[in-house]
Amino acid sequence: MQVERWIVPSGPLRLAHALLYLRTSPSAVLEKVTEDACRRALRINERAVLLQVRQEGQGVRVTLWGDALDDATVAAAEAEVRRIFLLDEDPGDFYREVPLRDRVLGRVMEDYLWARPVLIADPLEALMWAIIGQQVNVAFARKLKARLVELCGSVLEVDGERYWVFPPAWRIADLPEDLLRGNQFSRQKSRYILGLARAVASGELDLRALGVLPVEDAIAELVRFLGVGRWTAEYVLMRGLGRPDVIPAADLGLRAVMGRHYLGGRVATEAEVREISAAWSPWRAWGAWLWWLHLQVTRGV
DNA sequence: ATCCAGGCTCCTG
DNA sequence: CAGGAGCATGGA
Repeated sequence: MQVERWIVPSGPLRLAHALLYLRTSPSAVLEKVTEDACRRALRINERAVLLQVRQEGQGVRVTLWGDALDDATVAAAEAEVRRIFLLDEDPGDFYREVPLRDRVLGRVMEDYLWARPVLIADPLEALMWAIIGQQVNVAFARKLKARLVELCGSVLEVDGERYWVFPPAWRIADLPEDLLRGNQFSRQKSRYILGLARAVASGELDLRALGVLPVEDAIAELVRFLGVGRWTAEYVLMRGLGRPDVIPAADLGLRAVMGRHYLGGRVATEAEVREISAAWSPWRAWGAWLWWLHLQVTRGV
């Protein structure tokens, strides 16, 4: 069964930049991105749904595939697309104001005009990715993420194509630690992943609830859990929950790319990233995302 | 080989 | 409470 929906976003839209980000992002393991569209499967209302987004004119054409797509599921899927691609945010103010405050970022923004950050589709997925990505190179992190999905995720098949669905927390929590260890997860990563998956599955950690807390409170809540430091908390708030004014300032990629552009080549410190990014408020996550996009596209040049 | 990677915890002084 | 060692596993 296939259903189509049409979404009119707030403000100007340039979905191509989001697709470019997804094509080059190490975290985008489950997305299948073509020239002008992106597909991925998502669990919505307890069932697997394949979503495709494509820009048509100034709107987004959403196509859904799945069994028994009732109205509620279709509506929920549409809401997910709006959330993931920030379609209810108007990028206008960001692109008008920030270049006046930061000419360096302003120049980069010209290359990606009207780009909106793309979220990692599932907040749990963002958390798991952040843990997996700690202190390992992103190529390897990508491998680990794919393996986690293959160990306990499910597959949705549409027109002969297979799409992985990211597992719910309880499925991750049920993984034997030895299985993770045997799949190149370090002992500490295995423990962090299992501990966090259990916390989410039991309700002790409610990720979506962090979306409405004051940022510092949300960070404080997250770092209570073993394996979650400030970088991870900020990363999850930004990439998983779409908080617009958080920046993982300790991020090595950010420190490197910002050091190149603001500091003559040396790697910026976390404090320097915080100082520079203060000018982007209240859109610090947007600025960070653009630098990541630029970093990915230029592959570090 | 050697260095380092989209950090975190724990232990010093 | 700032700083650093130790960590665990692959890539380049």
